[in-house]
Amino acid sequence: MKTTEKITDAELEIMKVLWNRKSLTLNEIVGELSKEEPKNKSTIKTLLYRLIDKKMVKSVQKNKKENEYKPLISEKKYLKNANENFLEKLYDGNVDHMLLNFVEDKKITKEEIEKLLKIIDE
Amino acid sequence: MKTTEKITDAELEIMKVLWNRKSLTLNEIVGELSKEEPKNKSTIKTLLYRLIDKKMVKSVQKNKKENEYKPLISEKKYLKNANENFLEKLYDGNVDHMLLNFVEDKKITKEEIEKLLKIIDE
DNA sequence: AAATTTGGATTACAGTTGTAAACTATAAAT
DNA sequence: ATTTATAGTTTACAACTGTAATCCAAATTT
Repeated sequence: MKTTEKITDAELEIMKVLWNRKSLTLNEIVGELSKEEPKNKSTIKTLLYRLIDKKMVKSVQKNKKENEYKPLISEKKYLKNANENFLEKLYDGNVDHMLLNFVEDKKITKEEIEKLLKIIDE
Repeated sequence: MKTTEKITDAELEIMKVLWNRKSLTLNEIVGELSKEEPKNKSTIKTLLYRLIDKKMVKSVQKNKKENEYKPLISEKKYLKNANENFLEKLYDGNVDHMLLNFVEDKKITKEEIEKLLKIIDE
């Protein structure tokens, strides 16, 4: 089961805006990411290039001056992989153990679980 | 909420054996870690030293020749922190979203949820 | 047409991480 | 007492990461 190529934390922030909006120019990405605190455009360029190298993002000419960047991997697929890695690394793949910890830390409440049960019985 | 100092993947493997056995000498650690595939003792030494630097492990003289290494942070506390980081980084802290993904990926089944409900009603 | 701006592309650089060798002092063996 | 082995400690080094500057070529402005 080939592991999806690793995305670093900083790169992930880029992917998140691409997943949200499907396709964006550099400036749009910078704009999105700078909503909280302004981000350096040069840094974002680098991250974008690294994602392109990793085949996570593709770059398509949009107009004379700008390219558009599009995610090549879906958020779902990425999350699936990340979930598995997390579970394996911290809980040796034991979901029960993981859930129990979340419940103990009050991250998961009874209400949440019941809600989940309902959804499963869809 | 000061974040617990970061433990890297390789360091985590060391912590895991310490958490399991409470206190071990270098050779015992190497032994534990080498059950699957042999590990380089020198590498393990480095990781141990880094953990000591980070105040995650302390070193106590055991006998004339050897020290004993003990975890300074509990597994529970580490996991709590790691859970929070994971949740925040990938799901913006939204547990429901996370759970739903695990369910979709068949990582969590209905049985598991019902088991969990029982435990909560302890 | 020349100057300026700007996105795309490359290069830089320090800190972290995985991996391991080198060095040192002392316990154990001879 | 001398040699040898080894735990403890320090140093090394390349790949990866976060951050950003520099370079280049084309579009836009003057």
